[in-house]
Amino acid sequence: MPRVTLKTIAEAVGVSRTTVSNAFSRPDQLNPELRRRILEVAEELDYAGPDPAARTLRRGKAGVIGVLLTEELSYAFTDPYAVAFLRGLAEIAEAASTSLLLMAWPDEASAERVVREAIVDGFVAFCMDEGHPALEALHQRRLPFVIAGEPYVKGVPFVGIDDRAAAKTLCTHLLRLGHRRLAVLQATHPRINMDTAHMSSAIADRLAGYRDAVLDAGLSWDDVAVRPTTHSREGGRSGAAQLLDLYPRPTAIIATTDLIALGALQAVAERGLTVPGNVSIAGFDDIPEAGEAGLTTIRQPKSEKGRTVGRLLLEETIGNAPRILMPYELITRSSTSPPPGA
Amino acid sequence: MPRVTLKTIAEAVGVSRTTVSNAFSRPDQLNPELRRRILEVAEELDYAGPDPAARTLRRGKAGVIGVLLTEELSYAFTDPYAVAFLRGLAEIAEAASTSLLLMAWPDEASAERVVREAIVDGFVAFCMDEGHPALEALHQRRLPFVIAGEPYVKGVPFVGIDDRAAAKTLCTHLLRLGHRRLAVLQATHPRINMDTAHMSSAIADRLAGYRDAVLDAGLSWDDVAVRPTTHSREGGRSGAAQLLDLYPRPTAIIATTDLIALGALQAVAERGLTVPGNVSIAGFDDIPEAGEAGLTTIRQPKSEKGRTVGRLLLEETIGNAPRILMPYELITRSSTSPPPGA
DNA sequence: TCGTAGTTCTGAATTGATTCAGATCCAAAT
DNA sequence: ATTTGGATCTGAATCAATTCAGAACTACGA
Repeated sequence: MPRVTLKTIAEAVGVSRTTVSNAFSRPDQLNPELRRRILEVAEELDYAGPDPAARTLRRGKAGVIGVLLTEELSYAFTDPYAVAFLRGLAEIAEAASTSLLLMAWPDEASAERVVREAIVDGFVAFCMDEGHPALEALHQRRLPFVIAGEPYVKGVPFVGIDDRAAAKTLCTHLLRLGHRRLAVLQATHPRINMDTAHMSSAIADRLAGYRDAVLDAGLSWDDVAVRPTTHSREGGRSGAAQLLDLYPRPTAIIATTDLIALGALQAVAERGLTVPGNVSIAGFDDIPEAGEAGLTTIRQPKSEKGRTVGRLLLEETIGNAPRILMPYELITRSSTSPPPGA
Repeated sequence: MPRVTLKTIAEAVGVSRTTVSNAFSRPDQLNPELRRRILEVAEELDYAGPDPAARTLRRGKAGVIGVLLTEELSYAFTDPYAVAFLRGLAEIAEAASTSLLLMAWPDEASAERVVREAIVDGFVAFCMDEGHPALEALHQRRLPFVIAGEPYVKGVPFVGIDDRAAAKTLCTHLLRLGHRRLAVLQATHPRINMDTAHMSSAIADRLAGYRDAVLDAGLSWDDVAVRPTTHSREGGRSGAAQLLDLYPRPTAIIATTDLIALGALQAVAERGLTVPGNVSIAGFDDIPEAGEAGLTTIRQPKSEKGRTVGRLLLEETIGNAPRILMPYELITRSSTSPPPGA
């Protein structure tokens, strides 16, 4: 049996399609009594209501913002940084009665298709890898879109922080405390079926910031041990374990993200060493767990970032493609102190 | 200037609309050389690709699952229980190249509209309040949908646990330890513009389970102090503070959720008392923080719940409307012990 | 009684694609 | 020389609504 549509009902009641449409979408345009009858018949016929796809086609507005995330969708609910960002975005979207479409693809090859088929009014790309095929597809859609965090693409509205300057601030803090033997734990994006680990642009910026500080202090960057590691607590743990085995042992370990720093804290504890007594540890992002762990870190306004992106997208004033840099802040907690013997 | 569509391109190239459509959606249906030319012209004309709304209208499939959440959308990224559930759902959706539409409405009145306008193939309602207008609208859409957690509505596929039996297990554990003076912290859903606090059906079930255990032990439910509190850490803290002031002081406090129990732990610490020395505390859900806090609780398979819901929705085998009850497990940690002096 | 205004309803055009049954054309097989 | 088959392309119908100009009717004051 064919689907029940406006037409079916119009015929059953003996009115025009227009009138039935009005009964649902513009109640003030018809006699209340007639409207009642139409709704009644619709109910009897098990009508599911005006088809949203057809409506959107005609109206040209979806009331939805598409959200693209790195690799796995479940990441949206795993990484505390992503969670905070999305919370901020959700607040703004909700107030505008706009839903969030969290987009998912099983592999890079499908990303394009998913982007092409999304029924949305705009997109936000959150911490996508530079050069991801989805970004190219995004351009093709010619809808408003904002890149959050990374990568910075010329001409595309961007919301983030000055990672490089922030990283320099953090590293300078350690140098001022007197540390001279530094080590860095650097997050990598492990790509499937690729044996080279990929560094994201934000991470690259942070690394550059650490370097800036080291050079400014008149030290050599070559003396700083940089260890790549997967972006996870466990990655930080094993990476830090190796750094702690160096001789002479570094007096401070700076991670490119809090998640990794938390793993490093664990590694230190497992060695029977203490933080900051034997070694100072610093992270980046200030996720909630960082506070509990007493981690010195750079705080960036995660939820506020999400809110800013939401406003940008909803106000449609992004024609001028601004690059918005949010404020950051050095948060010093108990995981850093002057080096032992200083 | 009018929008660029398939027609515009068809005319520019001098072929039919069908052929242009095929160039995008069925590359094998036309000469590669012609396809190349069409794509080239499309690029020149700044064509944004086949309109997804039009495509969906014609095809009848959206590739999206709609997710309805209680009250605030940001809740999805706040409550660890919700986060875990959504992670599981996301895993399954992703594998099927299906996106998740997190639906948001500024107030209850808009909920209906948002549900009616969502372009999706199915819905999942996560821990919605019983009788929420969105649920009614959901029925009207006549799309597959699954209710997760609560409320249980006859005839609608359901995935959850047997809250009542689980609660009984938990309470029985405390009674076996020897506790006789119990108190309960009960979560409420505060409704806007309503002075009566609303109890969700899952919470009601848990409460009933506690009562079952108490009665089975030959005790009187009237002797158990039940304190309603908002569903938050802070609510648990202030609620517990009051229970601790009772004389004689309860030897065990059972909360209806972990979040509240965590607040209770804090209240005990603020009083200068110890857990479980002076008072035992138990929660419900086993959110990650519960493990860290050493909280005795009921573990329910949060992510697995999400996965089950996802499979149900994607396999479309939900015609028979099953009620799926997942396994739960009593997790005893350091927050419970025999009462003082036992 | 006529003009005007307001309410209620309709018809046809429009939104942007996909689908499917055929029309063409060319080469290979009979 | 005719048939067959495949590849390539087209026209018209279809998907399910919304929109807008205008028709029909009623009511009201002049």
